[in-house]
Amino acid sequence: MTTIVFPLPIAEQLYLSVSFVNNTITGTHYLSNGQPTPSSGSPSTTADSVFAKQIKHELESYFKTDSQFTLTCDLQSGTEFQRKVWQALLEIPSGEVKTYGALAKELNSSARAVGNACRQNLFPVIVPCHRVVSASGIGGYAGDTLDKQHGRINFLQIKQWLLAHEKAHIK
DNA sequence: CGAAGAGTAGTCG
DNA sequence: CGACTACTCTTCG
Repeated sequence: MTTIVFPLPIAEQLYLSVSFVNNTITGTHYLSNGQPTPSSGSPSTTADSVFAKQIKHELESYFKTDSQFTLTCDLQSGTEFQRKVWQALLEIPSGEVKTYGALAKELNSSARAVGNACRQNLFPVIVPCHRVVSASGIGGYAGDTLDKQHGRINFLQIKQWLLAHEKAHIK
């Protein structure tokens, strides 16, 4: 497995690490000041393979012009339900948002369960869990809610930034 | 508008 | 089972 680290234009000292094996992304994590987020583990290395360059290029394009990703993610981990939710997330186009409730209806589930699955998303940014919002506001991100923030990274600010970047409008 | 309560489904121990 | 959630709807001030 190889990992690259991409600086994010969202905030100072904020990075996205992208891990991959062969031509498949196996996970992405936010890093603050080079330190792994609570849930991640392995130290990062750099690579210059063709796929690594493609990843960097797609990230650059996304953060510059809001382009779509063609990268493929390894969605095999996780439960059946989680994979269904993540697959549904991939079908939300940039600039649009769905509520947890609306997504739940499509999957014959409940809003709370959808929120759970989004929280378990292993591919923030690439799998656009930020395009799912609450019926009454922005909802949570990476475990953070309006009420409580967990780590040093302000995840809600990231969600807000991504949605603004995609020109999505929420309540 | 806000707060409180009930209802909900998926996951973990 | 019971106790968690990135939820939502109704009801009551």
